[in-house]
Amino acid sequence: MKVNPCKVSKLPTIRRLPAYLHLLQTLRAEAWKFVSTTVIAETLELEPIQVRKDLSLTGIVGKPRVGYAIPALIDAIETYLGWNATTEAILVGAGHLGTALLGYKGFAQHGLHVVAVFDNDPAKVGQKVHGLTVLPMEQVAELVARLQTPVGIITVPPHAAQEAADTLIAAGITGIWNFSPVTLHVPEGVVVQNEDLSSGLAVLSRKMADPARHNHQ
Amino acid sequence: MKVNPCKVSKLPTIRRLPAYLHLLQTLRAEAWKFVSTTVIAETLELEPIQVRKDLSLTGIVGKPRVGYAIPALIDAIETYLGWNATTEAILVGAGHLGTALLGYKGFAQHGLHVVAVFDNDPAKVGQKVHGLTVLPMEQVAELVARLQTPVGIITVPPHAAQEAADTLIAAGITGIWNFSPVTLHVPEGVVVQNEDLSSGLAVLSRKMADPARHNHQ
DNA sequence: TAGATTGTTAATCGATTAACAATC
DNA sequence: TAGATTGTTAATCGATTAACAATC
Repeated sequence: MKVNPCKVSKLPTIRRLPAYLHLLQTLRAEAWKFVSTTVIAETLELEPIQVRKDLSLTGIVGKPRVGYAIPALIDAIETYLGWNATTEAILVGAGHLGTALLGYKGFAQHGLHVVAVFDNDPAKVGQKVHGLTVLPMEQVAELVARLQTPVGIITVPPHAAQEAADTLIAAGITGIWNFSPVTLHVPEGVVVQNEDLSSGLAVLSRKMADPARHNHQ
Repeated sequence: MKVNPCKVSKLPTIRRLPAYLHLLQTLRAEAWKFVSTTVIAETLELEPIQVRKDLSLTGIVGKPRVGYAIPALIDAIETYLGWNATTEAILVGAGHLGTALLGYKGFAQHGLHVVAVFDNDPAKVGQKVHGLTVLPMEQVAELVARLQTPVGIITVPPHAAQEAADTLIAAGITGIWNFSPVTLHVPEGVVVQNEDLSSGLAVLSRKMADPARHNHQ
């Protein structure tokens, strides 16, 4: 029995917003001024009505017969997602995935700025990864307290994930982006977003196994 | 107006199966023999009834008062996902993310085996990445034809994604795991699974912006 | 046996889609 | 103006949750 006090979810819509944003930025770069949901839907293989419903969540209004002003729409989505301000984050786990995420330029576009990397492997501590020196886990508390970093990214092996989360939360982190395949148990007020790649692989595997190949992306 | 010929989706369930699998493997390593949906639900922060509905998709049946036999359940999920057989894949785009995915040991557990890496950057061609030599894109066709590789992983920059997909499809690839933030246009019969990280970041951003912090993972 | 647990059938909830009036 | 497009209200669809009989 789960009591959901306020029913603001709209999760599927939120997941689609970055795709709209990316397309709009491409169109803006091509000097487009307006775009209709018909065009957006065709490009992203969605239904026009769904695009309109999605965009309305950001509060934007369009012009009948013309569509939406692209710069205003970009601004509305970025504001809604909070991506026009910088959010500082720390990353825990300087393995392959952690290193890749650090090197990924795309995050900056979404306002995410990784300011420090931690690992509890002495062999990794002190090494440079994409311009950042790997710090020992003992320094998490001091750094988060000093910089008031809100977000922690967890890219450690599964067995170390809960402990990493505990350390982050104790230090004052309130949002965790969890790339490990374990469910983190966190106190109220701490937000967790799971990004386990095996979910996606499971979907791909099933779609391919299905004799009737429908390519609903 | 979209006509869906057969309505086999169950996507949310399929997304959760890897989490069940991971937990079950942990329990098995701890010498557990049986597990109830009550225990699974508590660990994964789900509802017992949802766990039962999900597991029933794989065809497994449990024993009242006892739960499910762990080895049989693991086997049922792996079979359902096709993860007990090896699937060969090639990867296009030897950048940060591509390199990280190659180094990620987890895929082997899910039966995914990357047999070749491609890139159209001459500076990258010929270099070794996690034991594989980066090949030029011109060799995709020959290799896929020879090895009959079913899956292609796309980790190229956005502007190169559609062309990469076209090359893969022309070579005979029928499943694409797309890590770029663009919607790939593919012919019928080709399956695409999008794995754009910015969707997850969008959800995290909104959850954190929300004054009422509900941590529904 | 008693009672925990499964699995089915029905109810609820939320997301998607359809219909259509309003707009420029 | 005519007609493409928006945005609202209603209908449909699928997923989650609830109720409860069956089981060992």
